[in-house]
Amino acid sequence: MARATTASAQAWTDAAYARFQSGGLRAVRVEVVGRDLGATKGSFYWHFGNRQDLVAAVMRRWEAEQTDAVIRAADAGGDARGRLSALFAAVAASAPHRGGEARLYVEASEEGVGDAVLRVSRRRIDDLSELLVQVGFDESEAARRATIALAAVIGLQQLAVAEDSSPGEFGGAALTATALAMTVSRDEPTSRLA
Amino acid sequence: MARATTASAQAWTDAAYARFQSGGLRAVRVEVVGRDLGATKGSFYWHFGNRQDLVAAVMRRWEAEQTDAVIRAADAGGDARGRLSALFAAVAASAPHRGGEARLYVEASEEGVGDAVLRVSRRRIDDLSELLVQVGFDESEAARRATIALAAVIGLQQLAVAEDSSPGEFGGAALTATALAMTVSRDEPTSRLA
DNA sequence: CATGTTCCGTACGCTACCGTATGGCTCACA
DNA sequence: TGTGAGCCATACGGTAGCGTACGGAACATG
Repeated sequence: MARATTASAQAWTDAAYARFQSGGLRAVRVEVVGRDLGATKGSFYWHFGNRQDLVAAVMRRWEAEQTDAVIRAADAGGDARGRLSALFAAVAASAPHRGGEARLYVEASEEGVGDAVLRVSRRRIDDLSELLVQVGFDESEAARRATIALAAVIGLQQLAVAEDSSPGEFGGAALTATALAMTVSRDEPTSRLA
Repeated sequence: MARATTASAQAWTDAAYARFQSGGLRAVRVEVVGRDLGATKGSFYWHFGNRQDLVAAVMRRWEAEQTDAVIRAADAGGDARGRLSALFAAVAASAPHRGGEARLYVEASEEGVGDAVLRVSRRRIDDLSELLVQVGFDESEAARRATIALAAVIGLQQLAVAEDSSPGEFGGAALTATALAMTVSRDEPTSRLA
């Protein structure tokens, strides 16, 4: 049986995923992951064809986890507004654990896995969009607002990474609340001030 | 006169900046920039101490240009609302030319130039924040909204990069208009739907 | 014309990667 | 017990970077 999913292949993927989470795809180096594992390239190239296969495995796992997370977020009971605030809170809470994802948008195209990133992004937009429709926005406005909201989350990640893991000027709960408010609020009819 | 700013040093910085604009700091490689220039490392290491010096020069230039851009944007006449929409439109229009900046947030910490990125980010937030105050928000709310708005712009850049320079699902004018609306709109008093 | 300074090309060493070749260990099983 | 398959370590070749050593060209200037 050639190159089945043996325990070792799984171990390689696990270790690679750990590297990815902290340093992005760029940190998924076969010799480095091998050292984490106490193994050498001899093992790696028996289980995988090349580094791209490992990166692809990492991305499959990432996509699956993100999909699961979305499903769990949608499972949270309550009305649409409650689900919205729960979703924003969950995103804010999980921000520190997504250092790898911050690097993903740029790396995706270079590593040839841009499609997975786009699928996950569109899925996130679609799910958020659906909630916004339930709150009263029409489809296209909801889609636009969902896109902007996702972009805001991604941008905050970027700023946090640039800050280099300091306390977190860009990670507070107040920002999350503001982002939610901006996402669900409509223009007020009478504009104050010119 | 040791290592003055000769024409060649300027040429190295120019060529490095061009590389940065298209491929980020990661694309600023001594030998590659040298090839662009028809020169070799012998020249480089006469004018610069090491690669970090070149990266620092690129960042100085980037920071100066961004500051200039902010000043020009503020110069645009009109009331606060007009300046806001002009600002959003200008940002959207310049998006295609900022492929290097998209990579900057992640690279900044790795290359040790995170401070420049943070200065520019804070400056952008401050300027936008001031406009939002003029439109009627209190200081802290304006600051939060400005942060989210900047994050949204950054996030759209990230999504566009992940898309790998395809037509541009994340670059339309409709999104820009929505982002502006979300930034300046307050909660409507009566919430429709539960 | 001699000499020193400025500037730069070439050659080298070093590290970190990827991928390949090859030999050898271990275990199932005939 | 012998043998083949599965698994892996070691060693090697190759590329892309950074930084250094060194020699030499060009030019000014005494």
